[in-house]
Amino acid sequence: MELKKEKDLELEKARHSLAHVLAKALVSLYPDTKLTIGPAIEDGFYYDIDLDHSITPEEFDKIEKKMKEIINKGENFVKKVVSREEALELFKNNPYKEELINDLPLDEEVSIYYTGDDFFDLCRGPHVESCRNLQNYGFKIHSINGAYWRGSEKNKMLQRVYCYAYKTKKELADHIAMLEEAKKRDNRKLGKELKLFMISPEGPGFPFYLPNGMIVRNQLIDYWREIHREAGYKEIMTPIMLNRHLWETSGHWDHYKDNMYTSIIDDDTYAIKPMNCPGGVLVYKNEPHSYRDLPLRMGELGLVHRYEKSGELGGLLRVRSFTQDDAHIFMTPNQVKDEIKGVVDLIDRVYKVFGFTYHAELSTRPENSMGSDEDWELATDALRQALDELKLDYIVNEGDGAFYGPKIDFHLVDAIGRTWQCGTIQLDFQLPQRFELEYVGEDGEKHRPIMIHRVIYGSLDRFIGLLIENFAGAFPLWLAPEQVRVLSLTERNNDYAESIKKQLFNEGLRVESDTRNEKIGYKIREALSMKVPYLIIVGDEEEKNNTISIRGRGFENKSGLILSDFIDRLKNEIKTKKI
RNA sequence: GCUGAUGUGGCUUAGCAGGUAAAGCACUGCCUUGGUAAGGCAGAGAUCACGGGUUCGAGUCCCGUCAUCAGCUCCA
Repeated sequence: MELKKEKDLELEKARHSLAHVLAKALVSLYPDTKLTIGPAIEDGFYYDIDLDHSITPEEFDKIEKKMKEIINKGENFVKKVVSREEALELFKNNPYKEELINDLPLDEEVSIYYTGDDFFDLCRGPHVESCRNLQNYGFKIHSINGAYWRGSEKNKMLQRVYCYAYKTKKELADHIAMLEEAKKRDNRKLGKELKLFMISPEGPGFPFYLPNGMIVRNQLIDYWREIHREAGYKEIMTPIMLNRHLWETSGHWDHYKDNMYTSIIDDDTYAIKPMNCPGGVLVYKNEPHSYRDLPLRMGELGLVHRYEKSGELGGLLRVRSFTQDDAHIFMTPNQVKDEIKGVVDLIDRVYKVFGFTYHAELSTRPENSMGSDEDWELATDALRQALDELKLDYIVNEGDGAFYGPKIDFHLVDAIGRTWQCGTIQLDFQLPQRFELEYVGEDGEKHRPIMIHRVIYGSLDRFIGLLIENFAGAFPLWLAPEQVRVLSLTERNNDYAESIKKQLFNEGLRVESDTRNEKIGYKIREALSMKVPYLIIVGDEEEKNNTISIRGRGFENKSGLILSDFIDRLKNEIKTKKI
């Protein structure tokens, strides 16, 4: 079902009214301020202004104080409908407002809102009645950033003042506390602390995987291979560089050559692959196909490189080289819907294993796209039908599809609530045409297959980044880099500790021992801060009775356990991928 | 790429009227052999991101470069 976002209208109205209060404060403090727009957003509101003076965070207090002054005056918000000409006259010194007025549909009334006699702003409303209605609200200016006028990098960059706003001061405090808490799970911070990955200035956006991160990554890959084998996929690997001719044929050269890394070999230009699909297509073309081969599902863990602008990089969530858990499915037209459903189902299953909640988005035909209207309509309908038949909720992004076809994206949320595209299913009528792919049908004639591009994790790198944040670094046992640590109480118990480690190791568990000359509290502290799921603690007592004591997440101490029982328990927990 | 901020030993940070670097953790050694989140002592470790400039003197001021962070733009 197509979703429309639900809104708390009262809160939104108040936030927008507070944006006017902010505007009034800014104009009174900085008379040269040119106001543009100031909408309510997820956690408050912002106002974009054009002002030569760069506002600094030190000035936030002053602005907030001014806002409080304005609110405490208790002035009313008063609407006044004006003619287009009057409006243009009122805002004749503000080219932004003039542009907005001129862009209003001719049949729409133009209105301004007064806040007191000395301030008005172009606005369709609605607003709260009076500033008195805002007195209980908690708000806090939290950042000042650049933002392009009307969201286009061709336009002037304005200053955007961001402000949190909630119905009560308590709700505001809670929100701020939540963000503070969220910072602790940041993939960059935990990646460093838990020694999962690093990014070096020698390669901005090109992540290095450290031994711990490599274990998580390989576990994800093992799981991926297992479920894809079950779902009837074959796995291939295609070259990291291919010549320019290929990228011209695929259309990527035209659309993305500025974002591709190239090199010259024997006088021919080669590009490092930014996508795996042309490689997959060449594999398909390597031999003739019968309708009996279809659907043909070919997976590839493909390392791709894309030039992302420097300001767009961030931890593992936005990088310049990443591994897509890609697959291309070649099929007949009447297999399309089932294949899409199969993939959606696979994504849903996988995300549940990690305890992720997600939302889906359907993106339709963009402006600079290839292909006929009929193909696009057909492809978009197929995706929509699959979503509807699976009763999955989704939002629609008009014009947001890939240049070769519409897509369904699956988005996950990071620690501070930003959403990231991970899984995606893209229908493609273009590549099969451009590469003249064929199969022989039941009728003995040649037909053109339809192609799906799809990823489940999206990029392993981004997915790992989100996993780190989702679990706050405390991975479930099957993913944990170190699953068990054996701690000896005194040096007398070191041999016993080592023998236990050996037995766990021989059972295939990832186990380490800590036999250093340190107090047990110290060793425990260190193991817990590294988020090791299970600790085994052995002293004279355990050694005498040939038992172990354990400590894990959610419980402090269980003693007198038999090692083999514990091993069974661990194996079961790993097998079921318990979270 | 754009706007703004930041950049001090492995990590987290202090030092900001400019006078040649401070602490905790981690590390090494010694003492301690201790039952569930930090035992004690000692030691080693930094050309203060890089390159210029101002100054008798720069981690501290100015300019440039690089990187990081937030947001914008972009994301096949």
